Amino acid sequence: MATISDVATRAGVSTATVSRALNGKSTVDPELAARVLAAADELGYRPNGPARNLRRQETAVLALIISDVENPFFTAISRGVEDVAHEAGYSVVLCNSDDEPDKEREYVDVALQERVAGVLISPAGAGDSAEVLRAHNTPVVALDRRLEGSLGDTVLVDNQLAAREATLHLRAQGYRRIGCLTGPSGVLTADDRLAGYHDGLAEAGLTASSSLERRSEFKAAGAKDAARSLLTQDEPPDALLVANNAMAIGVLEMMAELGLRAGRDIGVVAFDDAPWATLLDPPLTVVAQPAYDMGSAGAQLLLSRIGGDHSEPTTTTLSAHLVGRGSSSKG
Amino acid sequence: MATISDVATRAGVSTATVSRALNGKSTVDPELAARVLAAADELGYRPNGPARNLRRQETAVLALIISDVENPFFTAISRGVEDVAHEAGYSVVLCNSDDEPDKEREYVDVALQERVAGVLISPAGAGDSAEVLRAHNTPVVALDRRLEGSLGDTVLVDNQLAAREATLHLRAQGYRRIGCLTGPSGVLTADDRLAGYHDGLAEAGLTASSSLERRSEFKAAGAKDAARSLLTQDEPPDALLVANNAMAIGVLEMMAELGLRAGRDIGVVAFDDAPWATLLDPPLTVVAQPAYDMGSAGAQLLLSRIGGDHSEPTTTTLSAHLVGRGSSSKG
DNA sequence: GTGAAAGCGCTAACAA
DNA sequence: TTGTTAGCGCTTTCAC
Repeated sequence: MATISDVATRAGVSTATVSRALNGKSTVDPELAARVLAAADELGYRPNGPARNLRRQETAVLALIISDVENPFFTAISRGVEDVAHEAGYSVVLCNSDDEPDKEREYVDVALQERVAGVLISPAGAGDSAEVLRAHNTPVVALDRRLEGSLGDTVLVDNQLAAREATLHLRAQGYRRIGCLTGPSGVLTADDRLAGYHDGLAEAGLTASSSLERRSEFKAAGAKDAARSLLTQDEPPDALLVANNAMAIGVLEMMAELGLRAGRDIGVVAFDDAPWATLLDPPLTVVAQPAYDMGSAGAQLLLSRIGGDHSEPTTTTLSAHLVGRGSSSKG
Repeated sequence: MATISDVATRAGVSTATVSRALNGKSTVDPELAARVLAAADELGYRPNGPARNLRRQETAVLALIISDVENPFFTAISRGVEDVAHEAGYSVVLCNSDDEPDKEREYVDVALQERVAGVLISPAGAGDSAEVLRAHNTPVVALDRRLEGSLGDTVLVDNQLAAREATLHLRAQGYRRIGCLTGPSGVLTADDRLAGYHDGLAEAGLTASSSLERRSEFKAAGAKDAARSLLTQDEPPDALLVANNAMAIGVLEMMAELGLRAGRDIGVVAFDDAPWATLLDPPLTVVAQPAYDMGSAGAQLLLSRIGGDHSEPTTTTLSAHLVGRGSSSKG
């Protein structure tokens, strides 16, 4: 592949001039610049990225470490990140941690090796993997979940408030034994949603009971089992707050198996909106999260850190909103 | 950040020995190796990726250029790619072309600059952007769609066969005016599915009619409009073959608006399975595509090209299978 | 405005 | 087995 000196030779100038002409840094004689451009074009020249990165001691690459590309919530985040990054001339490397701390560490190592300019991460469970990034002066932004310590900017959704609101909504719709199915203990979003549910119960004058609460992975399969145990007990709940979209699928599957209809038999509200939510009968009431905005806000914060902003780490809290549909209405 | 010579100094050896000890290439005295490892650990040393890549003239990175991370079909592909790549020690950079040739070119340029080891691409419309890759000796594998010319290995699904099968299935279920809603003209998958639909009609002894066919983007919004025009004409179809998942959402939305029930009023089969397909009433009959397998097969092919396999480009055709559910049954 | 030359951090001959 | 050294391709002083 053609190098900068091939271009220089062909244009009859020095490599320095080629570099200057191609990067538009310093001013170059228009005629020479034209010759350089022509030569580069004829040779199909592409600057060697690794060489440039080595010399410049920086790369225009961000790493985005999420738990699962197949989760629409995270793909929406990644869109937000990518749009902002792309706009600023940065590329984004997407990494799936599968919520496993080991895999997360591995990707953090890769990010460090490749000297990415910054990292956006939705940390898996007990993750101190961000510390090593900070130790090497790589800016980090946490998305959706908090980092241990306050090592970088954080962008969160106010899950607790949203869960409280959803619970009150169910109460207002006439449900009285409201249950909750949330994610694994120790995962911030799961715990916050449960806490908000408790807030809502208290405010509605309902008493919490562990028999109305279950935890499972943020996946359909686990949620289905949990829903069975919840719904087949002696005094089952008459409504359910479900902590994510995939879990909602498991819950609805189980309800179908048990012959229970959403809304009429069991009120249902789930986190995360989805294009198919309106196709269900009845349509699914959801808590819509601003996933795209989380991504774009996080990317913006990261870019400004990369740009040299050394002020105190910030926490941005975005709010989710309830979208009422038939699954939370008895009528 | 610590460099290889920091490690060398600390361990009291040369940089060459550090390199050898860390890469396990040549054999190093165990005692020295231990000293090197210790020194590297103490300094938190991470090899400088760009420097290594520059020196080695190669990177362990693949680029995957798809049209949309938010499309579950492509995320499944990306999982397949990533699992295989990761296993082999490669990283994957995901790029969204949004099916725009310009954006696709841009990413191809980036891939070239960064000297990625190879590229997997699901080419947008009329894409010659792969040619430039071949011109620079970067291996390319086409996924889901064919490349102009035969520039690299190709992994496809037999869409035509699958569409034919789906059409015959609808006929067997008693539908007689079967319509088809496919993607943009010029997109291989869209055209193949339409062709397969024609095959099926012919085989079932039904006559094709342009009044039963529509095209739109592979998105819900366009499909919804197309469905309206299809279903509100004088002699509307009594069944519909829909060319992808997102479009199916648009179609089902329109059917709901028109008060049409899937199965009983209009038989529906859509490409791409989805976890929510079984939650619909009636559940959606789909053509399930082996997306994960496409990704993993493509990655395997690419890796073997990177490894120096210069044999003739191959075409791998995977088959999709029909999953019959209630939306294609009158009962 | 332009060129010569140094050097980013690493690996791979080549010597010892 | 180990060290010395050259050089990957680029950008950036520093002279001119």
